[in-house]
Amino acid sequence: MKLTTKGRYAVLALTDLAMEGDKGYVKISHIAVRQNISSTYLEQILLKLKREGLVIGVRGPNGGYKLAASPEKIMIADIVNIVEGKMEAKGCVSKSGSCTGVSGRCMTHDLWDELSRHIELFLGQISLRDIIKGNVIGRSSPPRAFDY
Amino acid sequence: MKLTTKGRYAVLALTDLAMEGDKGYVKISHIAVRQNISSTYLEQILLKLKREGLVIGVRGPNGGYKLAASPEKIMIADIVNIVEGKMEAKGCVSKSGSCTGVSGRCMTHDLWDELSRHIELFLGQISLRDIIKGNVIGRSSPPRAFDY
DNA sequence: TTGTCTTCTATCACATTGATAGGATTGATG
DNA sequence: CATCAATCCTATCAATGTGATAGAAGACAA
Repeated sequence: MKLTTKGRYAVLALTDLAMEGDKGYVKISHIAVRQNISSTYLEQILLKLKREGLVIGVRGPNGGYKLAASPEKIMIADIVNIVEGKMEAKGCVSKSGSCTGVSGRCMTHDLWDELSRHIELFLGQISLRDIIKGNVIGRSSPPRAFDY
Repeated sequence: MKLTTKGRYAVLALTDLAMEGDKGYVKISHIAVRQNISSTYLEQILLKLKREGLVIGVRGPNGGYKLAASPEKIMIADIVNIVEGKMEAKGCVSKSGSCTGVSGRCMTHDLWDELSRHIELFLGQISLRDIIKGNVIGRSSPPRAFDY
């Protein structure tokens, strides 16, 4: 699960849209100013999100972007997965599709696999609505204990 | 919490050392061949881990690396934090130390903060011994539910 | 139609990090 | 001491993330 500024900007922008609600279409420039991020970079990001159907964009005067669904239906994992590209969950998978270790799957395969799942479980249960309502603090959780 | 190939290679190499046990010092070249990763790149990584005291390295013939502690005492979070640099947990913190949003802390601050904690709780509870024993599968867990 | 506003699209430039190369240093061995 | 094997260290190249530039194309209004 990759996580760069691109993913963070995407979530930030969509959170901004969610807060604007139904006030019509929101301009890129306004989001960029409010969130203090590069408007040209944000353009590329929103374009990707539009192609995947997460937002709707219209051109011309009074144009801009708005969410394609209600904030509680858009999960953070959806956003991140789109802009960061397909999550190469394993981490140890080469382009051939198999682990790089000589013995087929590398020793840490399961670790990165579980970590990826751990992250996705987290981001997959938090919606844009949760963010604007502040329902996030304290929700992180430890892994299950291994029963020996 | 950043996570790149550097962190994965570090964990992979130390897992390899853990499996070798007390058979003396292990050469970089041997690890590189077994794990199928670049030996020169691995050099830089092990050097960092040595400076932080996680491994011991000796030069010359019969030289190599070995763990500085027993595998159950070395947690994955320790390894990753060292090679990936200090984890800039928030993600929204600029170099000035405050969020980039005009209103002080950006709207998604808590999200990245909790995610960072979620990841660190996971990697902080899994040791090198867990990896070589296979005690990893099924340990990922969802976030706590928010009680409305 | 004309003009302006805004998203769309493609390409280019810069910064950061991943990865490589080659020499310098150390230690064991004959 | 000479030689070799390995880590150590630094400089450089390559890949990718980040952001800028320059327009093209559509939408609305006068």
